[in-house]
Amino acid sequence: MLTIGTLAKRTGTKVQTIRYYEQIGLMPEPGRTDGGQRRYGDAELDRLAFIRHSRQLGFPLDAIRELLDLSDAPDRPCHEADEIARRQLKLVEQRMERLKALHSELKRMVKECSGGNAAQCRVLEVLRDHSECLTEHDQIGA
Amino acid sequence: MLTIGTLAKRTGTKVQTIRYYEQIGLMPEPGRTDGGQRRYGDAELDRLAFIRHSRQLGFPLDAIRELLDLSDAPDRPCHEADEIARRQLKLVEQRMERLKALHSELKRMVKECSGGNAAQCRVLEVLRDHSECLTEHDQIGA
DNA sequence: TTACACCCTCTAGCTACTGTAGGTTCAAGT
DNA sequence: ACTTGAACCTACAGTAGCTAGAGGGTGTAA
Repeated sequence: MLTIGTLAKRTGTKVQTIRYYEQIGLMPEPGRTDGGQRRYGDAELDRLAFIRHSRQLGFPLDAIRELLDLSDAPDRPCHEADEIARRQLKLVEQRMERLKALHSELKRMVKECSGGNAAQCRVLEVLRDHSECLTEHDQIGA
Repeated sequence: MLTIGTLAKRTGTKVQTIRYYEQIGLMPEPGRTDGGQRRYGDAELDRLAFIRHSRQLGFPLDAIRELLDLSDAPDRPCHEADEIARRQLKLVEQRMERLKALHSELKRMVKECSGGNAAQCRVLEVLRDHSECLTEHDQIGA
């Protein structure tokens, strides 16, 4: 029987986060001691590890919920999981594209800064002047 | 004199977002008509464009605040702006590294899925088995 | 004057947690 | 049996950066 703290340590999760996952129904309500403290078994450890690994790969919690459902129903066809993973892959590729563009613009900004005062600063100038910019009016957050 | 909607259209910002920027002190309180509607001039347009461009480059609002302060004080030395930009560049580079790792793991997952049912699904298996994983216990969010 | 697009404030919601306050329980040592 | 102290509990607020909705007022052109 594992305490929540042990579970946290073993999976690299914060205790609060585990309670949060329980609250939103991603982790099941575990058994409790007479005093009301949570006690977990190995199934919960596995489930949490699955969640954390998925999060590390950038899957949103909703997607993880679907993946867990699939994982709990071994007879269902696999293509749903595949689709979710492909979607995530696409997202990652998009973000990489955006980051590449940002990277070159930032690099240019920094390279051209010669260290005078703000009036001549290339960094500020580039930020001011949108017309030199390669990136589009689209979503932010990289 | 520009309405908030015009400002929004010209900078690719939502009206709500402009009001939000005003609320947190990033945009100044503009003049108002007798009826209480906001009216802007060109200075505000420039300022908002600066903010949006900076956001597109991934700068957090706090950093943008500093950059705006610098931009308003042309005599201050430039290295602060340079430093902020370098910090941002570093962050972008870190994210790119992470994304690259995620990308290869996701690709592997997807490639190996042969389309059976959930019990044999490579995607789920990889998510379950942390030991095959290249990425570390570190921050998420890519 | 009458549409009607646009504007206003205020509040709540989003993701995925994280932190704090104030109190309780468990396990080990004496 | 008792005491200590780490770890646990609930509940609520806060983070970033917006976004959406309700319920109502304003500006302008026909």
